[in-house]
Amino acid sequence: MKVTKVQAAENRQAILDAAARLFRVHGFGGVGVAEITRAAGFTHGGFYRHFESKEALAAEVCTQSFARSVAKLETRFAARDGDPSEYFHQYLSAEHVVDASNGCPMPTLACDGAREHGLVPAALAEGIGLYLQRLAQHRPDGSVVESAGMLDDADKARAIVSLSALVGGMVLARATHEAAPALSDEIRETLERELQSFWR
Amino acid sequence: MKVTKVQAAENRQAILDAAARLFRVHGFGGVGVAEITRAAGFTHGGFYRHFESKEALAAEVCTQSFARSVAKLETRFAARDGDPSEYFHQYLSAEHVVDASNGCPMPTLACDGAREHGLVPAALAEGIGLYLQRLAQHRPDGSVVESAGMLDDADKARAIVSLSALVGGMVLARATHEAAPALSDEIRETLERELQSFWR
DNA sequence: TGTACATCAGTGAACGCGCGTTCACTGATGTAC
DNA sequence: TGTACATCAGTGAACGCGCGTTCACTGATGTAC
Repeated sequence: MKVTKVQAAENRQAILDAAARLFRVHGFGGVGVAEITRAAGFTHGGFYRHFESKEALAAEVCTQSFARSVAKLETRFAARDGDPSEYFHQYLSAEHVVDASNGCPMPTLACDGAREHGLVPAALAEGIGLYLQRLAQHRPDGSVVESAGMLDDADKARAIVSLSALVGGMVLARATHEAAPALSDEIRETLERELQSFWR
Repeated sequence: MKVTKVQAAENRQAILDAAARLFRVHGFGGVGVAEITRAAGFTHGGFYRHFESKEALAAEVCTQSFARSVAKLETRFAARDGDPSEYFHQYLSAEHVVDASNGCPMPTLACDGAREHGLVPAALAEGIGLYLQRLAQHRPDGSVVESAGMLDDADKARAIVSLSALVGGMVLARATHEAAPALSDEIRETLERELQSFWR
């Protein structure tokens, strides 16, 4: 049962979307090709008409996830006219701790991907570089640096420190969420407050 | 072939040590019971004389790893009379990026464990709470707060921000190490510099 | 535009493999006498 | 202290299961005429 080219492209994207969700929640190794294709509404046999391997899928998921994540970053800075408060608030929300399925790819995919070799870390490095650059372009005064070439050391340092704290904070808040929810909340709330004042 | 009680205890610890190494490098799901026992010098059949399940082993690995990690933290602060510079330098070293096998459990075990339920996140929450508390007891002036009850909000906030940045920085530095080593180094070096000045 | 046929997205069975766990067995240890 | 025996750490085969990947097949799509 062949399918129109448009439909096939939509189905391929459905597999990518299902994988993006499942990989974040269960890790690359924690979910199989069969489960992914089933979640997308298909059987596993057709998977290899769309992707060369599970690894190739994982790499493409990383690329797409970072592209969306960067778009989200821009939306949230734009929501407060360049002020980072909405960005920090959303990133460090209780919802983001509980539901990784549509969250930042760094505390999930990048953690797993740090152990991989080949396509996945290549996609991650690209994504992380882009994300850091875009974050660096937002200055505490609300202005946006036009091009990456105009970034100074303080911009880059601010982005690295902020993103590291957000990613690490999310890892720690998630790891403590089940057994020590009060600590998990304290980590989130403290980080939001401290990052706000760091950006003054 | 039974073995002396002392020998059996040593063998059990050898399994824990091998698992601590392998789980950090490959993740909980990325290494099997057979590989762990083989690395410890045994066959897999005897594993269940020492541990109730792979999950129970993982939880005990987490507990031991955090205990050792806290000890390391104290040693490094002590190395510079309470100054954090040696601690930051070691944590953010190129060696720590390349070799996770004996490194901090948070960018490895806590990342994996955030997806688990039961014994593992319980052990992680305990370990993270202890680690944060001990870190908070070290003040920028080099003094050490005697008891956890005497910590003020600034101490707790400093520990949360610093640890989050270290953990997130290690995740990002590892994820970019293979495909973008210059970015990986920039993340490490920037964070070390910024954390030093944050502790002034 | 209508027809004949090649293409190929999707199906479902099958492959070899490694997983966590169980179990009958071995033989040195530790203990009861 | 010496002996007989129960204990149990460690072995290696076996279990059912799910993994990533392959493949013959189906039948609607897209194309050549």
